[in-house]
Amino acid sequence: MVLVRPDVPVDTLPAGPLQSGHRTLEAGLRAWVEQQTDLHLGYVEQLYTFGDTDRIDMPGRGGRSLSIAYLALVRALRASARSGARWQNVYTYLPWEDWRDGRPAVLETIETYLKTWVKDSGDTGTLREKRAALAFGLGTDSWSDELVLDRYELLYEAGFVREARRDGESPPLTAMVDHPMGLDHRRILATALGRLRGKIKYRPVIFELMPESFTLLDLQRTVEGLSGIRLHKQNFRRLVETQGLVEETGELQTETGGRPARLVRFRREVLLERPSPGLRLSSTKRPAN
Amino acid sequence: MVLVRPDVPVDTLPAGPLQSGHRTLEAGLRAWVEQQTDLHLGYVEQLYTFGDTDRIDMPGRGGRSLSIAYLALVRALRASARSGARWQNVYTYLPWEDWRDGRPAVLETIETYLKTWVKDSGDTGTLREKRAALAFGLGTDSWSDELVLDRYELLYEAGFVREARRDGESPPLTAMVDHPMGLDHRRILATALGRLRGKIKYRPVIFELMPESFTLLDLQRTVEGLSGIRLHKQNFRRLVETQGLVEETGELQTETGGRPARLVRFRREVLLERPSPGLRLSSTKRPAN
DNA sequence: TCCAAATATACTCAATTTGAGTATTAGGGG
DNA sequence: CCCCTAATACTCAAATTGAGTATATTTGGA
Repeated sequence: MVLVRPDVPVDTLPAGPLQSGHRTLEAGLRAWVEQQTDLHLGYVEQLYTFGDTDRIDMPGRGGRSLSIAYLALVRALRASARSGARWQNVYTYLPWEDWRDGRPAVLETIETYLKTWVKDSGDTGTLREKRAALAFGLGTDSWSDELVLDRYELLYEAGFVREARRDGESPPLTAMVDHPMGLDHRRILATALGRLRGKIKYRPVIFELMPESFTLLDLQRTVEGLSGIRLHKQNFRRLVETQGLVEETGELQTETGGRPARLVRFRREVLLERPSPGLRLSSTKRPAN
Repeated sequence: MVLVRPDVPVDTLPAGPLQSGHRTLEAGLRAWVEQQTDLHLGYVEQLYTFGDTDRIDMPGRGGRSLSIAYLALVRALRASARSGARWQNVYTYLPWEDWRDGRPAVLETIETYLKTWVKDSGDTGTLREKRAALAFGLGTDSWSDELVLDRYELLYEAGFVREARRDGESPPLTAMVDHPMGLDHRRILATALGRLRGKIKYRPVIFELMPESFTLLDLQRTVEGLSGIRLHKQNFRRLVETQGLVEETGELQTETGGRPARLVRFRREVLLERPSPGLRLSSTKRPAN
């Protein structure tokens, strides 16, 4: 889930100008987010700095603005009331990234759209075709969860996403299925999702999103939510155990709908034991269980 | 190799203030580097943005400066004459990172130094000990090539590297073995090296450093130089072949000192074929061949 | 001329890791 | 007590990896 401010006409990420009172960039970030969302941030990671002079939020003015994007992970308790900010499913903005219930329907539209885009380009057609095939796994039955930014950029270039349209251009084919964000925030969101999908494979950041104790299935569902794919349950457990990422609390969770599950917690010591502890996942399209 | 300007009293990386004439950050970077080193940059990648108000290059002044660090890869032809910039071995500044000829000697000094640092800390001793053990592989015989930044930060925290010393503090134990850089440039160098060591494993960036055609051993030596470790020759070749990273030119290189070697070139198509082509290396301490 | 040294390249093989199952266990609700 | 559901335990073949041995081509002397 991503926390957005429902601005007009589209949602935006929390943001604000760096002020002299902020001793570090991170302090500035935390202050703004806290003010705009009533939320205290734990884990925070710098993503990327944008500074083009033609950046879309700088119409006319002579100066230059630098935007430094951050990724933060929080255990979302409840939507933060006062501020008006609210939690939104990330896949609202990037619907083609969620394969948990099979191939997302929007990919039909995208594939059709991209075919036209490939045709429209004469001799660079083969290049476009291959890029699209790689990013979206067309022709093959493979899907790379980490190529989030590549896919977004391809769709931007192809004019599929709405923010890629200039005023006056014909209305996009996709008005009904596409859900943009303000400024370049959807691009930032894509960057963040891609980074995170990569990172959970070698750092235990996933536990920033888990409560103190949880079941292995809870953990698996969270990972699946981030990666946008389904995992093989037995192998996922084997992975978590061999990596030493969790330890038993001794308690059981009985509201499982079946046999009660052991409750476990994150083993923090793992950070001091191995150089890159994480969930080296390997997807499955549709596991039988 | 890293390109430095031999400033007084220590070397610094090429750098310069962003100007209004620079349309993008990258354009500004390229302009400054070109001016300061007579070098045209190809591959460029943003590393990190620093913005603490107490950053060491801002003594006194009220304003804030943001520094955006980049990593660029170039095929170094010759040292760029006019500008005074020159190429330096990266391991001049980070000598503990080079294991190509076995465990670097400086690690003896470091290990001794860290032991004192661990002892000096009372009840947080165990934590320090484990951190040091993990970062430097103490006690085990394993070494993680990617932990470059962790190691630098640990040495900084422990006061081993000279830039960590405040004026007036007792002269460092390490004056004879340590080779600092200006400002926080050694930290940036550590960030870059760590990032690069990680990246060659899943992106074919190594070829930015290779000439048009080269032998497999040339390629292996370059990878070893970056990773700071030796690789098993036969397995390295198998990896390169199975990943489809190169293709034959049909030519032979005869000045090998032995049997002539095939000359190969980078297969650019690989970028359009597989999602993350790279050299998933697995080190060896000291291969028998 | 022929051999030793040096490097390239080909092949082998056991140990591990991975992908994909089947089998069994333990609650909750009729 | 039976059935549904999910948890947990085990199995097994395929693929990957780590570490060799074996063979091929050069060059430079003895």
